[in-house]
Amino acid sequence: MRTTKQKQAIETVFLNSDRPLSVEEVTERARETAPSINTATVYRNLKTLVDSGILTKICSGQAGTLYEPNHSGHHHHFHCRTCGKTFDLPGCPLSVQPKLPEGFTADSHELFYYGICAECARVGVDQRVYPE
Amino acid sequence: MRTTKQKQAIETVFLNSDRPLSVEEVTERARETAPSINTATVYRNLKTLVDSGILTKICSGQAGTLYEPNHSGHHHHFHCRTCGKTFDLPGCPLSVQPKLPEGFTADSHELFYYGICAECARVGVDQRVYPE
DNA sequence: GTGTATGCAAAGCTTTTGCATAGGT
DNA sequence: ACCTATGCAAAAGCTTTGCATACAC
Repeated sequence: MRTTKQKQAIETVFLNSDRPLSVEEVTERARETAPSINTATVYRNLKTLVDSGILTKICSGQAGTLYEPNHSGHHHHFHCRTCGKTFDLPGCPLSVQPKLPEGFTADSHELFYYGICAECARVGVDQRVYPE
Repeated sequence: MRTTKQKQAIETVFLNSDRPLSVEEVTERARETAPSINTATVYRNLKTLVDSGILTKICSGQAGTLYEPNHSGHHHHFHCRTCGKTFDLPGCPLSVQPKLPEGFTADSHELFYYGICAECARVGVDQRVYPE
């Protein structure tokens, strides 16, 4: 595995982010360091990083597909309907062994909250739907 | 809004299903009644039914995009990694007011469990990944 | 007869893949 | 010098849209 400017740019993007990012966000931010970086390269690197356990891919109906570092432990997410950003929530409100129908066994779960984040509530731009 | 064979076929599909269905499943089953039905028609009708509150669209990273009748009340879903089917789970293990960071307000949430369903556990086809 | 819903085909998006080559080792 | 990772372009899903026409009313 070779050290390229593109690969380093992508890793830096995640080091400098405190929330999960979309492919588009990753590409935009990576271009600040590696201006020529191509979408295909971003996808290829994200896939490699997920396969090697460095990143995790998360997905919800409203938040879409996002990537985040895998080191943060078990936690869940909050998607703001106003600014469209997704945030990490510390901890997990669920018991390890949920009540499931007879014979069903769960080994993992994914939980998304939807609502308004602190920043959007403060600014009061209720009418705004998604960034800028 | 006109009553067409295609529209009725789609509604019947959901009346006869006990679990959320993918667009592909809806199309296949609707063709049993309306053989000529087209994918575009399926999408258009699903959109209309969702907009009018009859269906709900759900989505997760592993289960993909699914539709189900909206009358079932608040509940969550279980996705079987072996057969690929998604099932309804009765009830909700979460409190209405979760602990969120200062200033955040949630109005809804979405929860997916992942694991093995009763049927797949019984049959023991652990190696199988997705139907048939 | 009028006008909406459908089928078909084309086009949008997002993501993946083939291939030549730039660049890391 | 070798060979991997990149850029570009094409292609492969999935979903939406334009347009002529079938068909519900």
